[in-house]
Amino acid sequence: MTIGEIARRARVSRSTVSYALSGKRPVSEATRLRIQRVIDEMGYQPNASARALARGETRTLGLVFPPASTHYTDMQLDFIGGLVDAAAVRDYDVLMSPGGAEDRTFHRLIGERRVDGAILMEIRLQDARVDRMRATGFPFVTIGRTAQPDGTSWVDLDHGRLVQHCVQHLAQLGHRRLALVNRSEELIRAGYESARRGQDGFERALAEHELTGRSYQCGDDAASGEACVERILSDDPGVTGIVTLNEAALGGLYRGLGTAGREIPRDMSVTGIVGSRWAEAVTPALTAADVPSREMGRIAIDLLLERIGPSAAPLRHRLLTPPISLRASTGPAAP
Amino acid sequence: MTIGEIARRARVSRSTVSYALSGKRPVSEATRLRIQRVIDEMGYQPNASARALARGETRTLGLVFPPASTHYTDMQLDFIGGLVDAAAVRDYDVLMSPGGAEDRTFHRLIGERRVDGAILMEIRLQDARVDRMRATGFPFVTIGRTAQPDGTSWVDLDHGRLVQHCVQHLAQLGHRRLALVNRSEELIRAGYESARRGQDGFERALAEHELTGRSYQCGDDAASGEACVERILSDDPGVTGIVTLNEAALGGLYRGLGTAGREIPRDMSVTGIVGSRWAEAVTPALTAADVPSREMGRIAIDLLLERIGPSAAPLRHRLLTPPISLRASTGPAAP
DNA sequence: TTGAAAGCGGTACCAC
DNA sequence: GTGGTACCGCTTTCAA
Repeated sequence: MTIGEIARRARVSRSTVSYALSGKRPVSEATRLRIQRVIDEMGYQPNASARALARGETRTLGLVFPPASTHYTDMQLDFIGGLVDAAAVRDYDVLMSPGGAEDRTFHRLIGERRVDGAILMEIRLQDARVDRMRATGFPFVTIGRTAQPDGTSWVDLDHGRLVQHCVQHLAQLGHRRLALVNRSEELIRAGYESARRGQDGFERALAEHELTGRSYQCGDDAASGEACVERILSDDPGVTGIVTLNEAALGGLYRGLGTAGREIPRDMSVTGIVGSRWAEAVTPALTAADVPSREMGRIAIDLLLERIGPSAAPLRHRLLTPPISLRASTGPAAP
Repeated sequence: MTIGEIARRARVSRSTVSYALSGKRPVSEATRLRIQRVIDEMGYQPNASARALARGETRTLGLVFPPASTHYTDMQLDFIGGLVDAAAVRDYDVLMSPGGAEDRTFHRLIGERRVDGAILMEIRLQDARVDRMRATGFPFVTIGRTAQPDGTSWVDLDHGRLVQHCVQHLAQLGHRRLALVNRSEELIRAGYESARRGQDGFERALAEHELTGRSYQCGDDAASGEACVERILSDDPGVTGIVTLNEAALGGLYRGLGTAGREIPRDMSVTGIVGSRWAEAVTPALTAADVPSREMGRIAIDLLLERIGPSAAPLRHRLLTPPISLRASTGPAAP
């Protein structure tokens, strides 16, 4: 079923059908109705590829994220959900593209103009994908910000400040010896921004509150979390407060503490930056800064559409600092 | 940068450039090299929309899933990850489309021919989307199967059998009074197939082993899990075994049991069908049939590409029955 | 108010 | 081995 077919049956030209559909030119009520009848009868819908070619826009947005070496985290996945839903509301589809800057699929997305704009996840402080995108002038938004965040649109959590808040919370409860459970060594070495900025925030906060503490790298799974607790306690059995950036290791962290005979929050306070689903799944429920993943997805879409549209983009970025939700995993330090 | 531009610079016709790229017609080594040089210089990549229009295929697959009323479960999201990765390996992109049969985005995907084929998630026993797809003759694969599974391609977990295995496992440990923690009331009422077939399997298994038991509907979150435990124990304090289909409520289930003073597995054995990430996150780790979400994604892609390609599709469906991974949450019933 | 026709950027058939 | 050209299906300018 093509527009030509519709035109023939409605005894008008193809252009008239097109205009009847788009409304970009007045069409007499009589012919409009006649055309609409035929369209409904035939169940016609314009071909997206043809339209994209003619209009020069695809009404599709790209989501670029690194291939999952192991698993995606809940945060990432909720974020994707929020993003896709938000795009759908605005009549955009989302094309998923695993792959880094050198990747085939990345080339496909941008180079072949499969999408009108892109969202980049899992940003590193130095990020080749961002550099490439800037060079091409292609509209894009990042989740997370590079070391030079000006000149790009982004939405990000203020991991530095959030970790500081967590430390502050523990400090106010009287804890003096802390540990930070960060993401995996590879991610940190790769310059993964949330891990790096979280770590910086931890160190700053320790200095500020005159506390002692140490950072640990930890894989994104329960077993790593368990192992991490062992390291923490063997390095310094006097630790009474843990801040975690590692959602997927949380269950293991709890188990490790249980195995070591440390009860939460009596013997050990735990807090961190974690999606609410995980925070509420563990017992005792985790006092944490809840990651507003879905909202971040929505914001990313808004920022991107701003840059795609004809209007100048007034707001370029959003730095979020969600409050700490008090649950049950932190308590006063033993005197 | 268009193919015409490349042709001009390489002093050949557009068709020659096209053939040099596709290899569908021999091109002399000399001109091939000349063309390639220009292409590399200019960084040319063919426009996807134009190519899709000319070839009549988009090299894009659609993923249709209901909009997240609340959250996606881990299973769903891991599944998406596996699917996207598998598609990328085969040089396909994946277009995400939240929305049911009546939805705008569903129309867009199929009607506008944005994709060459589609994968439908969250299948119901009677599913309007499946009916529509079959009517259009559009290639598609479902995750989960309808009440009449013949004539469609699908990949599914054998929830009925898996629940039976879980019950059997508990029966062998001497448990006589069981409870099934299913998904939410809405989902079950909507005819959500895994929930329905799981429930059927539970009832069959109870009869087979001459056990008593009861099914519970439970929302996809920790709080619902906690509430569900209360209901179970107030209905029958003698229950010593729980089978759960509800991944997202698992943490709450554990907490509820803890609150009720039931220790796992001493006072209560728990098992079910759950992704390994969740199974390993809880303490004690859950003995469960691990949902192979990522692999299911891969299989779905394979099945779909089979149906899209020119070759006849030999295999139409895959019913998976992963083994129960023994962990730490089940034990013998008290004598 | 409507129609004809020239694009959009490729592909592939028909010639030579 | 290569060039010319008619498509693919839709949008939009130009003309009537």
